[in-house]
Amino acid sequence: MKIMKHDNVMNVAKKRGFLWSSFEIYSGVAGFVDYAPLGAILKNNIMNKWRKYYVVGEEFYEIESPTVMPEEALKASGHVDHFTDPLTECKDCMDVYRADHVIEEALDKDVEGLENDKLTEIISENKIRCPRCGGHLNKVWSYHLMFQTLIGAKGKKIGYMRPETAQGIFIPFKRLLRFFRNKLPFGVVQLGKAYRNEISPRQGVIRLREFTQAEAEIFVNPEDKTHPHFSQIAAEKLTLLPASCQMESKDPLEISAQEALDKKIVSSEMLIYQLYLAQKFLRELGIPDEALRFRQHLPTEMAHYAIDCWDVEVQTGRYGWVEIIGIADRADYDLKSHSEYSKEDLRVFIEYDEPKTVNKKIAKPNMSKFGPTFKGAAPQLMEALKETDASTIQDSFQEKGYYPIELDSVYEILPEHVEFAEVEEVVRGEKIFPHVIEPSYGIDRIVYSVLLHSFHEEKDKTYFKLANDIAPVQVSVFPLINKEKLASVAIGIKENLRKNGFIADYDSSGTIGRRYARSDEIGVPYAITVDHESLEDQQVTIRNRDNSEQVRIPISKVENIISKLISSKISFEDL
RNA sequence: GCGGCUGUAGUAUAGUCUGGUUAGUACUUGGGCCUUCCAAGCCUACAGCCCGGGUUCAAAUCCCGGCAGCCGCACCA
Repeated sequence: MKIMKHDNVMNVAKKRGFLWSSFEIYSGVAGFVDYAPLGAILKNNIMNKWRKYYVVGEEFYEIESPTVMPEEALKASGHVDHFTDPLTECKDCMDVYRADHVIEEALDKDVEGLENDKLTEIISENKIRCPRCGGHLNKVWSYHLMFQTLIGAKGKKIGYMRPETAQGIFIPFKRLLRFFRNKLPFGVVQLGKAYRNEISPRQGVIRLREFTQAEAEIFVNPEDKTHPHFSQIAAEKLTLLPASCQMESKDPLEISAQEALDKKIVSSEMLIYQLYLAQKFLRELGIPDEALRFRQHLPTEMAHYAIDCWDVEVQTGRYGWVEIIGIADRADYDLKSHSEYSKEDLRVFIEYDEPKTVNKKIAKPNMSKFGPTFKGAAPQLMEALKETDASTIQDSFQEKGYYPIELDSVYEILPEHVEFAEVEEVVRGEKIFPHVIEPSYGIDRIVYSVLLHSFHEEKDKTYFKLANDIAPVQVSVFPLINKEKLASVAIGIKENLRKNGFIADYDSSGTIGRRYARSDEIGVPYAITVDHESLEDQQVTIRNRDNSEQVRIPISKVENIISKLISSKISFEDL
């Protein structure tokens, strides 16, 4: 039954202007969609609700970085080298295979991550042939999942369309850290397009080549992954499917946040809190709890740098359980890597609660000998001595009788040049790479899930039961019949609502029943109808989409009541 | 990327096998009539053979290629 639902949902979505496939008059291109007029509002409403959660609620800040990125940045993140699939083609039957998979199958050997040349070598050395026809396999080449482009008029600088928004947050980390006044934890979000040149995207809006992400990067002290509001959510229930359950094919656990933490199912408070937040968000978007679960990545599928990773999955009928949000503890992988490549120090100074005093042996230059011997090089050599552990210098004296320091040339430090001393040093803290907790939302998949799960079919009407705060059109205004006197009153009400910032639609065509049906179909939560009595008593009816109930309210209060209903300050039953 | 199936107004379809009048129907949509609350009725209008090439006097129809969709395989750090 649910499987048919997809087709009905997509039909209505297409017919009424939510989602269209792109470039349709040129036959279209797989992996791209247009957000049609209502879809664009719906998507924006969902993104703005997301902002309310993460920017307003969690006190994170949003940034916006370019979608085109220079090669160096993606080299550092590992995407240039690893965001590829090594492919090989059979010279006879032209079939294409993942080179590493062919080898693994033939030799039962893990070759993931090896260079293409190495893979080619293994194939020829072991005489691995096409699994289907036994033909010779071609040289291994990389299919790159990133869209490449050239930056600048001369086109010399290689650029790529970003494969995720996250990198745009890691790169200006130093400035962000200063913006947050050097204190952990802090969170930065980015909403925007990301690009992946999928080999063969075929699941509509589920797998796109250009898609929208909403990501938060939460930088935390690795020693402190607590969350200040954890106690408030400790009792909340979550549906968790940990790796262990998957391997033993067990059912998911219904478990409280506190329990999940106590049993070490989820690795930190901060991570669980993010799971909870995702659940609350999706719930408010109208996705029922029973269609929602958290699936932990199996050790084999987890990216090599992640400590713990959970996918939020939605039940879809047609595509089964689909990942719509990934919540990962990326540890310090990204910052460390950008630090290495850029030579910038992307660490944070963490001050100890109490300064520590440590006894340290140092090699102090004996200046009366040191200066005359090394002359101009002396200052640099002193600097080098300061950074070297005294015991390695002593060891070198024991072994060779001197300690070499390499600058422009090699200088030999002799025992007479230094004195060793025990000093007491006060250490106030240390520099560390923060860990990153990352909730990453696939907005397009969420839009699809929302449409799918809000779709209702009743007798002779179908409609999207969209939550008030995301419905693209908030209120419809109708004259009961299309007569000048009623119409002008209705148009007046519509104009007034528009002036107050509401998306209000006026419709006078066909019968009133048809107009209600049209309005329901696109999920408009409320309809205002002007009838003949309205002309006398200045009252109109307001109708609730979900149960067709109607209440009479004064025209003068329409704007106020719609406003309160849409913001959920009152419910329809309160009228 | 491979194999199978498919492609006719906004939607659902007839016609394709067996080439031949103006490509038919229903719903939807626009305009109008009627109408005092849930897709009623009547009149009227708009709108279609996925794209390119070939065969033929003549192609929605046959052939080839492309594109897109569905299913299976593969892919989805």
